[in-house]
Amino acid sequence: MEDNLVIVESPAKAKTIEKFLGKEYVVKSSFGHIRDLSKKKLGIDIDNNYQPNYEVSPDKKKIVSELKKLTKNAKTVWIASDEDREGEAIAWHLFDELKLNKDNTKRIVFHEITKKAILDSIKNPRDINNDIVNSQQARRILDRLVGFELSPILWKKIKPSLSAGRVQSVAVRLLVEREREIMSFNSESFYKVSAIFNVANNNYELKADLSKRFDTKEEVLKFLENSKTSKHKVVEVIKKPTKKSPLAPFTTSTLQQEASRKFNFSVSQTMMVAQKLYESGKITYMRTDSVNLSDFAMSEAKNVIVSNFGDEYLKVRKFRTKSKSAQEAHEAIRPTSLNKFEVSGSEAEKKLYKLIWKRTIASQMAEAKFEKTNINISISNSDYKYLATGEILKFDGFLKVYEILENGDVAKSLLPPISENDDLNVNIINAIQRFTHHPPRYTEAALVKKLEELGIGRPSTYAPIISTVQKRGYVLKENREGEKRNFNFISLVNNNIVDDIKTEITGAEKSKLFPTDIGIVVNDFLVENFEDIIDFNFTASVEKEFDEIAKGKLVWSKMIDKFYKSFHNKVEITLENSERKTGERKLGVDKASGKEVFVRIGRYGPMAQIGKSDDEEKPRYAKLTKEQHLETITLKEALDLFRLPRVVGKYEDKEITVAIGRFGPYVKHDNKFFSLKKGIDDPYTLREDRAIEIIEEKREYDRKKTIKIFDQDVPVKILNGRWGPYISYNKKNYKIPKDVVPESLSYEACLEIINKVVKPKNTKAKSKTKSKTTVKTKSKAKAKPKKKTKKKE
DNA sequence: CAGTGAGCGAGCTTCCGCTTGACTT
Repeated sequence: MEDNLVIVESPAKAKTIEKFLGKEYVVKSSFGHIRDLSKKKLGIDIDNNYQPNYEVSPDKKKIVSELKKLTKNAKTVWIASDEDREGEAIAWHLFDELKLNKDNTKRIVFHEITKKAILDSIKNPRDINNDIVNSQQARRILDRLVGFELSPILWKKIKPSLSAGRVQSVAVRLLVEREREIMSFNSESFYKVSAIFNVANNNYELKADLSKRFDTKEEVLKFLENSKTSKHKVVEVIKKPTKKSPLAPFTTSTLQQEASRKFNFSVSQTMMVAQKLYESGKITYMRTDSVNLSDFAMSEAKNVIVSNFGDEYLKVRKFRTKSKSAQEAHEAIRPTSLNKFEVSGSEAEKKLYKLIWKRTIASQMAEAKFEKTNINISISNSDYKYLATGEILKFDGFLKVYEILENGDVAKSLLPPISENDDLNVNIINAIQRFTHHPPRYTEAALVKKLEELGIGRPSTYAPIISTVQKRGYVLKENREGEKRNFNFISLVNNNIVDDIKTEITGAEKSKLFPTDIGIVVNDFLVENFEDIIDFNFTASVEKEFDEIAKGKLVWSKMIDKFYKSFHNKVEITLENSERKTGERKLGVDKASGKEVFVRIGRYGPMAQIGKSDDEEKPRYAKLTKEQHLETITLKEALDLFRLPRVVGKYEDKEITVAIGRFGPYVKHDNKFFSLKKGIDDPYTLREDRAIEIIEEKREYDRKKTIKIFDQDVPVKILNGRWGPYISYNKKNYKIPKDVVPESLSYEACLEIINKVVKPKNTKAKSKTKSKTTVKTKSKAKAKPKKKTKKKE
């Protein structure tokens, strides 16, 4: 019916474009890729020049048939998928799967969603570029080969259901190597000396740092002793102008980093909020590697800046991407209209929008100007110097809207008026013991930044990568409490040296990524056997070849063949020769039994073991706690694990034991479990009287919880729960209607409530599924009218 | 919901990149 059908990737994009184009255009979206290699099988015919076998993805069947219908009636089909490798492939898959005609199919591209850009693109259609399509096929096939050949090796050699891949395995490697660096890091202490002076004949104070850091306390004491008689004088005051420039507009990764730093958002949280803003038309597309702003956005920014802050705040800038892997199919992330200073929506949406608005506006603003002052202070009887620095803001420029928050970028104090040759009197000198710090653990956003620098992963995959490595059990996002540490604080006050010890908290971590034992063992295995794939530069080097393919200078199947021959060879050798890898480590000998103690990964995770499995006597096993690790656990700690379960006494003629289970430490009595109070009870020292107390507390709680029990074959219980009274029957829970007094219910009345719920709701009344598996059986999905808004026409 | 860890073998798991859905309590 309609003359023109335009196909884009995203439905939100389709909606806006439809507004720009006239009535004779219908704009639909493909929802990304419509086909992929077979999900279960390899999907690649190795012996037939690596011919890929594509299938329409199950969740895309509907949209594909809808598009098929529409293309039949359209005079011209415009394929407007993104202008990057994946977009070109999507165009070709559409062309192929929809069985389109070359004569009336046109490929168009645009980098910004503006009326001008789209009309221009319609005027300049082209053909699908097969070289680029082939480069995408090579990328896809290589990733499938690597993933589907490496993962099964792990199932055999380490543990079932594990996975490996070009991207995720490097992400894990980064974390493992950083963790090792941290483990082997030896913290050293040094002393930082600073002094507070009184400016002679004046009331000003001046704080300055000594140019020298001392390694030992002896040096500090000697210096302070010396300082008792020294004279201090200003020898130099240097003033110089400095400036700071705004950062480029947001890309996916910089948005994730900044939202993490400023709001503590996880990367997936950032993406979910951004998606909302995008879908409601408030920001441009949020998965991008481009820092480019459209002409429209730049002129809008100009107007906003000039009319709100004045001409002197404007500085038009074009940013260029630094990362080589960028494909720049979209704009930077920016508000669709910079005239909108804030938006409605959830708190998170408001916050993130404001951040994007500020960053975009700031990028078109003048740099901030400062005057920096350095003051050098000499010491009469020493070659060392004191140095004081200060910074005065002369012109705020972009800082008017965008605060940069960097580590250690504490607001520098204003310096008092001071001139050269001024004499200074020492008020106090402090020497504080400090410690060198290990390199930091990665946050989610920091890992994304690192991956981007390495050219690994794409804006659309940063968040999924983080969740995959956690789902596989390679990585844990955790907080760690810090430890107390003493440090030396030595002062010279009133010509007296005061030597003091203070304490501080160190090593606290918040929302950091830690590799697990499994992650470490898998990584070591891959590094040992597949160094070249796990290499930080592997992606970069294959990307070069993909580029060659895209330029038509290299045949994709040849490239794959060269890679696969040597890779597959290594796969076979590894399957054949390498040992099962369990991260086994011998810790020593158990004095009590004389048997060897070691740790390894077992079927259920990391564990400790006393004695070999081929010994006559069965070995004893114990699970490591969450805080313990194969690489760092000591013999003593491992042996401690075997002190449980422990019999602590008797109560009501039944034994009381204490142990640690899957959900933490517990007391067991008469086959019932009672959790220990976190932070109060210790399973290793818990005594009989306290154990009984815990049992009684739980019983009291249960008494309050239970309203009534009908003791039938299948007991019916009326209980008090978090959401009020309910009926528990056959492991399922049923709500009691509000107008019913629970105490008054009879057995029959309960059954009535139960049956009422079961009947109309059918089988899916109450299944306590924890994981959201997206297995969809189409067969009986017709029940509900699940049409979306189909209100146009 | 909490204890387990030998081996036999069925049948399962897995990659990266594009996109947005839809269950309740």
